[in-house]
Amino acid sequence: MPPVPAPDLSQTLLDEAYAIIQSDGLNRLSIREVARRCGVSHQAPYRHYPSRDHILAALVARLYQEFAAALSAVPALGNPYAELIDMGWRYLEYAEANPLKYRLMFNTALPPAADHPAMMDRAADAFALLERRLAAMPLRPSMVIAAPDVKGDAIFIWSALHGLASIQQSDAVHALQLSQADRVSMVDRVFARMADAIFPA
Amino acid sequence: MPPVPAPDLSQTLLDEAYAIIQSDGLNRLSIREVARRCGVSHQAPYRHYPSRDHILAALVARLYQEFAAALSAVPALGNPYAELIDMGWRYLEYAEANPLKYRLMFNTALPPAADHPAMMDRAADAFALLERRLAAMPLRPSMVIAAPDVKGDAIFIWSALHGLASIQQSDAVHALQLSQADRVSMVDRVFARMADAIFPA
DNA sequence: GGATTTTGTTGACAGTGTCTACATCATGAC
DNA sequence: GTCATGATGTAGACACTGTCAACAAAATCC
Repeated sequence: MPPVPAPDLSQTLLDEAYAIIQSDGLNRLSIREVARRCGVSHQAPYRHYPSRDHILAALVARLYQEFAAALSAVPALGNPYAELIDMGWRYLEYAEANPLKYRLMFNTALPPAADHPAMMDRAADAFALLERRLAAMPLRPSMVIAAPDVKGDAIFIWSALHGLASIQQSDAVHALQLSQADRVSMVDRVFARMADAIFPA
Repeated sequence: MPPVPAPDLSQTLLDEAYAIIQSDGLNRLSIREVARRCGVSHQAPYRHYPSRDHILAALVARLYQEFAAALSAVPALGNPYAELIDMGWRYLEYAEANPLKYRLMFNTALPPAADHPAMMDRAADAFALLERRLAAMPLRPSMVIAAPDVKGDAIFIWSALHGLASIQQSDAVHALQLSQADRVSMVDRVFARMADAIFPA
């Protein structure tokens, strides 16, 4: 019999932590409950993470990696514009299909970032994807004359996508009683503005 | 001597709750600490709020009111366009001047909105301000022919502002090492897109 | 006045994060 | 082989938390 790979408690802890958040909410997340679901003592998690916040930070870092993977799974369409728009759709689709994960990354009370540099590194990786894709874009003439501002464009796009995703998820959407058609046209509108900003009319 | 107005413990609790979040962070917020700082027993808060989450929800509702007041303090410039831009600046200025409050409203793990309708009502009030201001706008010709979509425009603007404010505050800005000049031009860029979307070129 | 509601207090309970001390167990030097 | 060493898991303790129940005082209403 081949040796069974080690159960790798450090990853199982993150799996169970996410399961708890999913079923009982973030404020019910506790080290002891995670340990209980993993079938270990209440102190075992401390061998892998120095505090409760570090478990959460590690989970969020893993979510950023998954998110980045979803964004970068763009087929090579041969058309930079189409590829950018495709990435935008993936962004919004991911946020809509995984509202809890999206909120955990962007909309939740994260532990202080300064204390968890690895978490922010994974976040920066996700942003770098967008920036790289933009850098590969053909520039419109006015931008060649003026200084091209890839970073500024990336922030504009990220800002629009993030704002849109956040609002789509927020309960404000229910309060505003937007129909499904409203929500779709909302996306179209923002995408059109995005395109106008980057490409000549 | 005029009668001293009642200390109004219910409001003092919120004051102290905010002070705790400010000094020690959100996860250090506890009913008992709030009570301690107010000089009352650990059960007194329960006479005013049925749970810890209700205190937080009441605090957030009060923040929304303050935010709406900051937004609506726009002088009558007689120029709807200028007034809208002014409101946008106030939005970003508020978010930059009060990052903690902004995060508490939009970027934090709020108690489930369904359990705290009053909190969401105050949020909807703030959004309605923007919507009303847009409704007062002169429409551009193409919009008169097509159906005007005030709500869609409001969401676009809100989305762009919120995305921008979130990113400005997020630690990602530090990770990206944006200069102050970058941040200012970032705002200009988004405002220009906003204006393009609402007004004819 | 007296009854009743509001507001606050004290005590208790289970659950939590995290510290310290101890047990197990693989690994590698000798 | 033996044995020290580090990694991993366990058990117990402490102060702290949210919240329930029972009680006291004070404001309010008839």
